[in-house]
Parts: sequence; C-alpha cells; structure tokens
Amino acid sequence: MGVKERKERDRVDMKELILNSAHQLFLSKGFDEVSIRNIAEAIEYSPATIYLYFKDKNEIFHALHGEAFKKFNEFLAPVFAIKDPFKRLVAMGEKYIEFTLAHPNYYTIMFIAEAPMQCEETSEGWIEGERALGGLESIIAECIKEGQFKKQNIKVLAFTIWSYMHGMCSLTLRDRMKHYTEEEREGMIEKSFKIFIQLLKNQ
Amino acid sequence: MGVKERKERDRVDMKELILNSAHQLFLSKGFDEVSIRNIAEAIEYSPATIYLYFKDKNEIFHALHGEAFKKFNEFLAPVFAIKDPFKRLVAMGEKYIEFTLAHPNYYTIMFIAEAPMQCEETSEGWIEGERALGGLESIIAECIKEGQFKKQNIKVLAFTIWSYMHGMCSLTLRDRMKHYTEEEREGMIEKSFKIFIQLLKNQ
DNA sequence: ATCTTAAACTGAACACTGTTTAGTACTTTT
DNA sequence: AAAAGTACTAAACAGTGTTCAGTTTAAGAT
Repeated sequence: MGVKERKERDRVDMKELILNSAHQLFLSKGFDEVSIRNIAEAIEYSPATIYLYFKDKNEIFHALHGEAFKKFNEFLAPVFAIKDPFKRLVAMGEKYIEFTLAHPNYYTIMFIAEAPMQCEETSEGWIEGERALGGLESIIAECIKEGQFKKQNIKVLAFTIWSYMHGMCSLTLRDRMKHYTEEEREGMIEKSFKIFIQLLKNQ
Repeated sequence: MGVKERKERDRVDMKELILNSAHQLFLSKGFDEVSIRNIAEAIEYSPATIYLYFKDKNEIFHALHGEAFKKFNEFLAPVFAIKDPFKRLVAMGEKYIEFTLAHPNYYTIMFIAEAPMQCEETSEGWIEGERALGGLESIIAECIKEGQFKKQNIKVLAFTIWSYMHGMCSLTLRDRMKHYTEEEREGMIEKSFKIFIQLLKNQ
C-alpha cells in the first residue's frame, strides 16, 4: 500500500507550495518584506503550518538562495558557448551586470543579504554558487593557457574580478551612487567595465 | 532671559544623548539589532520620547551614517601626507581594507545597509562620503599628471577602483567566501589587492 | 462499523518591532 | 494663583517570528 509514498509526495508538494508562494512574494516585495504570515495567507494555511515544513524563516530563504543561484547559472549558461576565452570572460561580465539589473531581488539574496544561511556546505545555493565561480576560474585558466593572461594564481584573479563586478553591482543596488550627477551615473557601469577590461588586457 | 537658549541647549544635549546611546548599541549589536526600545532603555526614557527628537528610526541611523563617514575620513587622513600619488593610492587601499575589518558595523551602514536615508544631498553622510571619493579622484588625477596612469576619465577610474575595493570588503563582511577553504581564504584579500595594484601599474 | 493511533493543522499566545495618541506632570509666563 | 506651553510617558495599534496546546482529519486494527 502506497500510503506512505503518497504522504511523502504530499509533503514534498506542500513544501513546494510554500516555496513557490514565498518565491513569488519575494520577487515582488523583496527579501525583508516577506513575512511568514504573508506566505501563509497566500497559500491559505495558518502561519503555524509553515513551521511543520520548514524549521524557520531562514530555511525558506535558504531554499530561495538556491533557486536564485540556479537562475543565475541558467542565465549565464549561453556564454559558455563562446570559443575565445577572453571574449567569454567579457560576455560573462556583461551577463553578470544584466542579471543584477534584471533580477535585483535574486542578486540581493545571493550576495548582499546578511547571510541567512547557516551554511551546510552541501546546500544547493553554495554548490550552484561554486559552479558559477568555477566557470570563471576555468575561463581564466584558458586565458592563461592561450597567453592572454600571464601565469598567475587563478583563484586569486577570479576573486579579484568577481570583487570588482560585485562591488559595482552592489553599490548600484544599494543606492550608493546618488552623489554622482544623472549624467555621470548614466553609463558609469558600462564605461567602468570597459576600463576594467582594458586593465585585464594589459596583463 | 536665556530660557529659550537653555531649552535649545537641552534639546541639543538630548539629541546627543540619544545619538550616543544609539551609536554605542549600534557598535556592539550591529545595524538591524538596535531597537528604539533598546535606545530608550539605555538612556532611561520612554520610547515615545525619542520621537520628540527624531522623526523616526531612519533619522537616527542617518545621523550615525554621517558619523561613520567622519570616522572613515579621519582614519584615511594620514594617507594624504604621502607624497608619491601612486604610493598614496596603494596606502589608501590598504587603509580602506583595514577600516572595513576594524569597523564592520561602520562599513555596513556606510555602504551595505539598505539605504535608510531619503538622502537630502546636504546630509553630513554624503558630504563626507564625497570628500573621501574626491580624495581618491585627486590621487588619480595626480597619477595621470605624473604619467603613472595614461590619460583617461578620472571619475570612471575612481569608481572602478572603489567598486573593486567595496566588492572585496562587502563579500567578506557578508560572509560570501565560505566556499573557499581556510587556506585559500587566508590572505586572499592581500593577494588580490597585490594583483589589482599590478593591473593598475600596467596602465 | 467502531475504536485507536498517528499525522495534519490551527487559534491563541509570547515576546518582540516601529510608531502614534491621549493624557499627565512640570515649567514658564501672565 | 491661573493660564499656557513644554516635556514626558503609558498604553495602544499593527505588525513581526515562533511555539504549543488542542482540534480535526485520516489510517490501521479489531
């Protein structure tokens, strides 16, 4: 008798229902603005029910963290079709920026929000995150192999590039560029990115 | 009769009392963890009293935002005694990192926290912030004048450098480097900073 | 079909949060 | 001494995450 199996399926469905609802609310309202009661109302269950499926709010956002990274990797995937490693690197950077501006809530939960994830290393979010970083590192490795970059520590260079990209994106999302005039701000990211690429080229 | 004057002084004193208390709590507990009731308790007044001196919580943290930037500029000041502009630039970067690690709560409110400041441009925080950025821009201008850097858009290069520094610092403070092993993480910032300086040198 | 057991679910509460308001106590002015 | 004005607060409102006792529902056993 498949009762146990069906119950298990129901459990998974319910978890998904909660997660989908949280996901949707999160996309429209942003990270901190979604409450357990909001989610409960959306799925027409009591708030207490949610705690039967998730330990706490962190665990929910932890799951969303994973989804965000998955989306991120999907978004970046086309880039890896580009043959030339340096061109691939540039394209990856452009996609990174595009993703940030198109999905600020995802970006925030991935890289800016106070880590709400007591981080078991096995968690989906980190695995997907490492995959993205691994992609960057492999591109750099190829750039070095092809003589585009001089020989150096790949992980450190990847971190350096990531830091630059993240700095730019998080300053934008966190609204720390108001001191620039409209004119200056307009296209600042694109101009800066070009400069950064030039810096890398002269390597 | 100096009654009005005394009352005005009392008002300023009270504002300062609230701010000092908030400041202290903020340093030990961090941005989001300080509540109006916490502050009220610390100064032994009712929570409602605080609203007689500050419009809302934002206005308090707005004031702290200003203080953080002041502290930041003080911390950076010694660097400007260095004659050689490129050395000054490097020293500024090192100091930036040092400040971030020494005063994570300040750094968070300055650059990471969701802008809790409806930003009148006259606010102390932004003026001090612009001063810091202006310092960076003037260093770059000198580097260009001395032929250390090729001629280019100063504001964009300053933003590029700032972005890199901020990216590194905010990824660290927001705990997004757990995927690196202890070994890798150890000294990652220093190594990356060296690489970045090299990138700038080859300009 | 009834009884028992276990799982699913919820109402209400707890201890918080920022903020507002009505009312009290004290101080200054008349 | 009465009136006016200021300083302050208790209590409430609407919200938060979370827990728990108690109810409803479903399943298995007799």
